[in-house]
Amino acid sequence: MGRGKIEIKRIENQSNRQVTFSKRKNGILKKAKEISVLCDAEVGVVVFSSAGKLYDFCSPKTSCVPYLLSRILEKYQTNSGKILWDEKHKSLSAEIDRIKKENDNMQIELRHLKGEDLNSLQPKELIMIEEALDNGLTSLHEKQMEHYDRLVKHGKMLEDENKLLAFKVHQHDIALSGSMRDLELGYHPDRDFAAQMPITFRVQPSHPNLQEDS
Amino acid sequence: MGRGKIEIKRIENQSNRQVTFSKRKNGILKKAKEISVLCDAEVGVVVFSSAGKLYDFCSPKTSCVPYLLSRILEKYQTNSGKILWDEKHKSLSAEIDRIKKENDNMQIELRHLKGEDLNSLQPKELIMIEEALDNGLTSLHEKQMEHYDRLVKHGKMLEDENKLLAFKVHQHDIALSGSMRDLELGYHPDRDFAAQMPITFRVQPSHPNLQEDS
DNA sequence: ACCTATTGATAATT
DNA sequence: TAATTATCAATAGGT
Repeated sequence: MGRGKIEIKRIENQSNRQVTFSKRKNGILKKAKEISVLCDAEVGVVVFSSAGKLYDFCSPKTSCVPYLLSRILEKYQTNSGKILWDEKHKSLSAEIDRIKKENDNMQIELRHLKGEDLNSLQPKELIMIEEALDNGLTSLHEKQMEHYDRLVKHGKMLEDENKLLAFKVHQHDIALSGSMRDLELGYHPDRDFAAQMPITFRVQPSHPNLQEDS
Repeated sequence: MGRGKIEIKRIENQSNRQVTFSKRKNGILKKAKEISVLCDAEVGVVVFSSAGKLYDFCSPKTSCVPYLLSRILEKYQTNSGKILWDEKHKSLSAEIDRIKKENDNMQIELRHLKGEDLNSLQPKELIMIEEALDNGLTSLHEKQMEHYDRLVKHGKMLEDENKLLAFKVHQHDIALSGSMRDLELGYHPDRDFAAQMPITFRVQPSHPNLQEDS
């Protein structure tokens, strides 16, 4: 179908080959579309240029796809399709093994730190674990100390605030009774306010910024 | 290209449709084969008749098959086909996730036992860790005590054995000098062997069955 | 299935 | 590259 008949064998001229590929590729894709419409058929076409570019066509209906797939997989079982799948499967399995091993090691370490399964260990290994435990306890105690200090500080502040509030209540009581006395005797209560307040009451009422919410 | 032009739309006549499908299907497969030969291209074609029969072509280099499949699956976005393919490594991925999570938890626990990352913990949690560490240390110290006892016992046995050997060497010396005297004076050395041996030397030389090889 | 008129595809050329 | 066109290939409809 052209200016001359051609033999079906590889076109050696690179340029001609490229042109022919482009034309025939379009032709196939067009025909695939046509048959899918005319005959209500499921068609899939994939064409790779020698440069590696992909062109494809797929008919829009999906009903037969699973069957199509199983057939294709069956047919090309021995080839790259299966191999690709196997590779993925293999890499996943390898990762599982790796993580499981990591897991086991950590589990052993954990049990050792908890004082379990010590029978198989050498005295030197026991000493190393002891050191780890000692270090852990040291850090832990530091942290507990911080918590303790913070609680104590917080408690002190609350105490101070309590005292201040108690003092204010006290003052209020005095003011009240003073007013009552004033009503009776004409006495003015504000004359020596500061002198009545103990030094420990002279703090700012404030709340420490605690990090905890428990 | 026939006795008359036809419109590209579904052929309603079942028989005509079947005939056209057969003809065009052969045409497409032929063209696919031709382009693969002429242009050295990778081509995959799958055609499903409305009766569900599959016809396909794939160029001899089959590396395109996985792409073909994935492209088809991608386009169809249908469940069944893709699920079949994915199901297996979905379960693998799930297992990986599960183990990774387990891993993370253990890692956190380990770090806590080693006194790291304690800032986020509450005082009560710190106390629980402290208890775990204390328990660990207790078990560890018991085990170390066992080792110590065994070493001491072993040392004692070695000492005893040493004494026995030393005594024997001593005896040997005496016997030697005795023999020499006998040569001179006719004296017999074996007359009171047991009386010369201190009570502490009368032990069985033996080696404890130590488990260690260090 | 086969036949063949006719259309469609495309190889060579521009 | 893209368009043209002469030629061959595919195939629609009839047998």
